[in-house]
Amino acid sequence: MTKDNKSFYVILAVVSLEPMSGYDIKKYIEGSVSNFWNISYGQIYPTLNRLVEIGYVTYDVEKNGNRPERKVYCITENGISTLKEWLVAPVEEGNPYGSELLLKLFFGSNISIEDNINHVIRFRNQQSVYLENLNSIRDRLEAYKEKDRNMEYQIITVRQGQIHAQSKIEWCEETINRLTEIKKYKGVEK
Amino acid sequence: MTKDNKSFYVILAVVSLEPMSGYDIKKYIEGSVSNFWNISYGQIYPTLNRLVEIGYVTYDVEKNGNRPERKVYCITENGISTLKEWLVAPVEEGNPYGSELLLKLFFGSNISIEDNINHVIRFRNQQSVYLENLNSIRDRLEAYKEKDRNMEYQIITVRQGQIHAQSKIEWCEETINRLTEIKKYKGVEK
DNA sequence: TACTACATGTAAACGGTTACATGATTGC
DNA sequence: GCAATCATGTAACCGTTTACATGTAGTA
Repeated sequence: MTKDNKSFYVILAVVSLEPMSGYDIKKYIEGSVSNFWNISYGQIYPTLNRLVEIGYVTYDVEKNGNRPERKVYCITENGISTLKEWLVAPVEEGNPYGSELLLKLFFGSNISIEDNINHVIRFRNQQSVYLENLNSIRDRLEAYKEKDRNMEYQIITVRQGQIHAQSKIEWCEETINRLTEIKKYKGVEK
Repeated sequence: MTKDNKSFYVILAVVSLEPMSGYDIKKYIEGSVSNFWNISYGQIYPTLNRLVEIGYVTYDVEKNGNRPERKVYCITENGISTLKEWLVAPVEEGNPYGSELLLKLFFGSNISIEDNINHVIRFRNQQSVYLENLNSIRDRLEAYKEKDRNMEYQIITVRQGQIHAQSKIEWCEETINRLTEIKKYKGVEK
């Protein structure tokens, strides 16, 4: 509930795709965003109850003869607007791995392409600053290397950060291009 | 205590560098591994107490006149051997970000270069399998793209995974070279 | 026969952060 | 005078995982 509980919004976003049970939500997440996000039943079921309480989702009980009952959850208007609010809200800084950005992009078709592009631009800028920081750290370590051989182990981890940040920036550029392409296409379509 | 509590081992590893207080440990972590690992006092102080109980560290109270007292912790023989055991133990799979590997490498000078190289080789192999998996997922999505335009958002997140995995593999290659270089140098030295 | 898939849920434990309490010293 | 640094610690809370409980249906 605490404003930046990602699992809360992920569940809401998955249910928004189509009415689903808790079991289905787990399956869906495993087959889509599990690359950068995961969830357990211990989170799903209590969260669904909370979502019902707040009025972001409703549910119908589906009785399938002698097979177990399913509670099929469906997002409400209220739920949709809350989801969109979260999707457009800027990604909190200091999320190095960027999983929040990826989650928002995965469900990006719910908001405008511009909003998605802005997320990526912001992230790229953060990464640039971060990379420059690592560059200077590396230079410093490299200078000390002659005095202390064990510095190599430190350099290894800093190099990981550099390569990592560089690859993220590359991905950002590609993604921005990809999204602006869609924007052009959508423009022609209408 | 639960065998794979990383913070527990990080604190132990930092204290192994030189006798330090809880406050120093925090400072040290902020200035070194904070790139991929962080910690709060709420973890440090209780963990230090536990480390004393188990006998992995001891401490002396340092009185500096009217400045606050410092508890300076020092690793024991028992602590050192436990730390080394952790450092050589293979990194648990399914750690996508690889922070455990980075931690072990950062403190890699405590164990043999071969052990460090093996960690990296194992990680690289895991990443290769993972990358091939993502490649086939992407091919599948790309095929569906013509039918469903929103597939682009899914492709974006998969692309991130691909680029990410590729960069990790590159870093692994570089790191393996770096470490084998040190190995050669050490060989000549002796 | 045994395992997997379907299906919902809870309780305990764990790892971690945040906020609080306390108080001296140093530098702007 | 105020903020930052030094220094230790606790309690509450949060998000998450794991283990458990319960039971049916289909498949190897």
